[in-house]
Amino acid sequence: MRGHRAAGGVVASAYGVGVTLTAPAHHATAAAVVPAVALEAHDDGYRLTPLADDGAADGTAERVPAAALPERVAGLEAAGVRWVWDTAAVYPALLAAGVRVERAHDVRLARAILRGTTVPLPAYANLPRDGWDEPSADPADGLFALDRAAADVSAADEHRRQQQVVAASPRPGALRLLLRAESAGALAAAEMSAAGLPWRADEHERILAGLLGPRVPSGQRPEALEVLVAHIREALGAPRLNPDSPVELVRALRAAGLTVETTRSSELRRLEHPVIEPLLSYKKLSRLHTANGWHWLDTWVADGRFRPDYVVGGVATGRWATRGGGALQLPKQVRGAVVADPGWRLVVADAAQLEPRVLAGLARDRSMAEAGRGRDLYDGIVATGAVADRSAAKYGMLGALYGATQGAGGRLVPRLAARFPQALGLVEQAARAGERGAVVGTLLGRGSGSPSDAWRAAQAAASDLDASDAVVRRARSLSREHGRFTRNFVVQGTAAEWALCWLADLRRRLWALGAGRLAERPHLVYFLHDEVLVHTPEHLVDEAAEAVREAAAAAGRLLFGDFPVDFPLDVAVVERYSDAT
DNA sequence: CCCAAAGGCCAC
DNA sequence: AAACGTGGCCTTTGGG
Repeated sequence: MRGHRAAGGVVASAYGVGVTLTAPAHHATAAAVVPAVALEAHDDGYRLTPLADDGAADGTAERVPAAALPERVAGLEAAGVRWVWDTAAVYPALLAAGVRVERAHDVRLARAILRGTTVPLPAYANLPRDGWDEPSADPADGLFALDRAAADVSAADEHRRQQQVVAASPRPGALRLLLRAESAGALAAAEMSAAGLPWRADEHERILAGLLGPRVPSGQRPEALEVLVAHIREALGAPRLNPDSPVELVRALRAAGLTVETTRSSELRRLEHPVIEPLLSYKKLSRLHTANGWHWLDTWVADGRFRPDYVVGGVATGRWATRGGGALQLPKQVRGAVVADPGWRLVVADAAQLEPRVLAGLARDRSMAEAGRGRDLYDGIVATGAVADRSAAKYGMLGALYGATQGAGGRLVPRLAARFPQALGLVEQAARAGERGAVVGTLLGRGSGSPSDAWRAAQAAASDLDASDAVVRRARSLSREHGRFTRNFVVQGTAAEWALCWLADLRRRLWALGAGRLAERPHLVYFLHDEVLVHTPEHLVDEAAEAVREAAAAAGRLLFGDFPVDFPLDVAVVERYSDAT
């Protein structure tokens, strides 16, 4: 096993792959000297608890009726306060009342991170489960989750405990940064839901009518799909075929003499037959109709806004998930409906080749960082002579990040490994750790979690001398599968940390650009892993675009210090989302 | 009637 | 192009 050398020292497996023993100095952030106030539901209203510097409640808790909360919070906020709370449970109501806050510590999200971190936290190891381990409040459930948490341990007490275990840990700087970024992300998520993504229902209707025909009642096939179904049935000689049924469809394809294993478009595309073209068109349009058609529009768009419900930290790697509306899978087909308000513009920015760049920083691979300096990273890899063209560089890198063994991607990985041993070695090491069942960590210490009991049982069964071939094969397959997960985890998870830092810095910069309420200033309206949309008054587009770039550079410095890895953005200022590349 | 798995496809 | 990571959500299908 090749050690991963970094500024701080050599990696130790107990700390997770890619994590240095001594925290790099640039993670040693100074604690903000801002008074903290814990806020949580209490009886019919809320309880506000001022916290001393050491996190202890100072004994002057205040009870505030729900109706009076926004005004009280706004008053304290004006004086400068860090809120200690469950953002998803409390902040939406404040935003609805027009109150935006600058800083928060999300006790529930912090609990989840500290539960799973690869940084040793002895004092947290045997903590019994309580309400803070429960998932975020579903908006439909009101304050139920918050009440549950409050019944166990107060936000003030849990916050104090979190501060103490972090301070006593070997990597307080990294963990503080991670918790700050996660908490700021929670603020940004609530703010984006409140502001909503500008969505023109009339434009969406126009797109649907152009592709599907006139609107039809739900449960009915639009005209364009009816026509395609007729062609498909005719071409297959199957007058009653339902093309939405994979079972019926594969049977009909075989009856027509086509050798198919599945009905996947990628498989069908390789075949020559009159049914293929109408069938592929049908699949594409049927997907649009069912996933983002009129029903979706009626359900998810109101008052010219689509309001996704983001689930911060909803993915094991630290990426966000969403609940309802499929907000992270908006097909390119309908992005023409995302249109800035009159007099406003959209700044669309995405981080170019984010994951390989993050890997370069994580592994402190100077060759890979150099390949991406001031240019497209994949072009830079081609320039080293490692591979023939950009496409090979891209699929080879993605193959390395995903654990490809077959196909073009898999074949290219060894060439990249020879050229960039540091970077490729790190993901390889993460994969080996995962195959053994070890926990790996991101740069800031988010942990990948232990494999399930079933996984361990399968490995144990395979180690038995009498184990059958099938049992051994199954265990190896599960082992490699988990290795692919941990391989990807270290990179995807650290990329998510970069994106959180970007978002956190950006929301503050945007706020400072304007005046008035959140929706009157340049503000975030959408976030998609490595991409943001900012809605901004036209006269501030240049400042907003600059803020997006400066925030990206700041995120790079925050995570990687002076290690020379670039995080360039593709930035477009447009009226319509579909006009950005 | 509800529910979960399977097949499929959308995003990164 | 393929099938190699993270997800959500749609329809079909088959079970209770």
